[in-house]
Amino acid sequence: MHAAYLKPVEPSEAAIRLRPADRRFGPEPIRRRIRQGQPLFHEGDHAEYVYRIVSGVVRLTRMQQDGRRQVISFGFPGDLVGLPDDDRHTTECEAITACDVVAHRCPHPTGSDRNPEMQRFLMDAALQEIRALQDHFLLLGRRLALEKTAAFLVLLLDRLSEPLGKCRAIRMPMNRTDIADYLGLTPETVSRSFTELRGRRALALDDANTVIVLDPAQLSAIAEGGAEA
Amino acid sequence: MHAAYLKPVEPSEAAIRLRPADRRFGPEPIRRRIRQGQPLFHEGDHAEYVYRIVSGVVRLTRMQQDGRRQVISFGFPGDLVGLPDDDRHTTECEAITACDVVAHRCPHPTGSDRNPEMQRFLMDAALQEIRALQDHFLLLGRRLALEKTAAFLVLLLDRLSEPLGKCRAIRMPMNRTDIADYLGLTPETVSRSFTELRGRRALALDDANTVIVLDPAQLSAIAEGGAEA
DNA sequence: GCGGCTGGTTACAAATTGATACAGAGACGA
DNA sequence: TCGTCTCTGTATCAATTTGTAACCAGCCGC
Repeated sequence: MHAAYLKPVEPSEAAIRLRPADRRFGPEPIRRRIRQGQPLFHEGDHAEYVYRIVSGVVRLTRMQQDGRRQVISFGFPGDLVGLPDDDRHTTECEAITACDVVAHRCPHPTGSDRNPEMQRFLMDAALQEIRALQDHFLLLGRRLALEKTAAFLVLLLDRLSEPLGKCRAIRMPMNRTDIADYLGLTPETVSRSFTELRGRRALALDDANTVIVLDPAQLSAIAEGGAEA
Repeated sequence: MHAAYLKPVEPSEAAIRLRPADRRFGPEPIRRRIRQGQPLFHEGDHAEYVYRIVSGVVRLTRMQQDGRRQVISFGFPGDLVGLPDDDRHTTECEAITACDVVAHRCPHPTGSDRNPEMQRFLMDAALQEIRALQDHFLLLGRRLALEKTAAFLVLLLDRLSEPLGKCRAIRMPMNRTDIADYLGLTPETVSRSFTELRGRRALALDDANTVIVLDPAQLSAIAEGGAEA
């Protein structure tokens, strides 16, 4: 099978443009293009900017002392990443595709800078972030690897899918190890889960990174605990 | 063994008092006493207040459609709980001990209310909450049940322990099911992990809810991946 | 005191996941 | 075009966790 019939994952048409909300406060938002594999910031860095993802996908991770890695979240277009705590970034952040971002200077979000628009903007983003992290807990807390994987795909279906004939297709920019570290599994188990979902005709794999969702209802059912069926 | 030698878990001496930060903004903080087992709010409730825990412990949970429950976090004295998203609470919140709380009216934290002190206060709390949730991910992502359990106890040691002779003791207000739903395990596995930690002389169980930490260094080592030793 | 109820612990079997090894596909540069 | 490298998929085996059930202790009401 080939991916030739699918649109490219790079949203090349999505011009780099400021959202209305990005114009409202200063000093001056800075557009940046990040190449694939390049870091936006590191854990512990002084937090000079927060970033809105315009196009592309970033990966937010925390490292353990023993070398294990936890993927905290993925940043998709529209997301704001890099909210600091105590003026420092709390995660690593790396572009897993080429990205266009808008960098907003972030002068002490809890400090004396009294730009109400900026405050409201950051607060809004923080509260949404909290809810998103809580949602991620429901993912990690699921029992079976198959349920976690299905729930992850339901998430991607919402954020990152494109129509393809009567179905929807997901071009996944993250590799199996990223998914495993996001779900608390090993890459092998993720691979097994994809194979199982393909066997159940819930999806097809056009290539390793291209999921065609054949039966979204079944996928949701598995994600919500009906894996034994 | 008996718990007679330990101080009571209810901090009866800790008078209900406003923290300095609680005085700075209005309209008027309201002191409330919550009885054990009573809810502070439910998921989806209109978020009228945020609550600072003065004494006692609350449990924040999200329910799944299939009836499974995820414990998102526990609220200990000093914590602020109830930050809304889109003006609604995003979790259930229940007092697992009797609690004293200070309720702050929370008029549209992202809205037009322009109380800078309140804004800063909420922003600070939100950023700390994000970091705490990220820390929880590292807990859930750990491989072994023994590591998760040890890491959980290290957390409690920091937030909820009292001196007891040369050691420290933890009076745990949550039951095994709460811990299991927090760590993504079953209650049986949590119980087995406690037994294993007792067998390694890392801790003693004065009763089921009273942990005496005998070897905090070993506990930390297990929590950080040295479970096989 | 008795019986039921709840929560915790333990034992054993079953299921799931992790570890290890290896083969195949694709990307990349020489 | 050929190696080499990385990533993915698969198989096998070992380790861990879960499910199930039983048992125990404490608590409460009768």
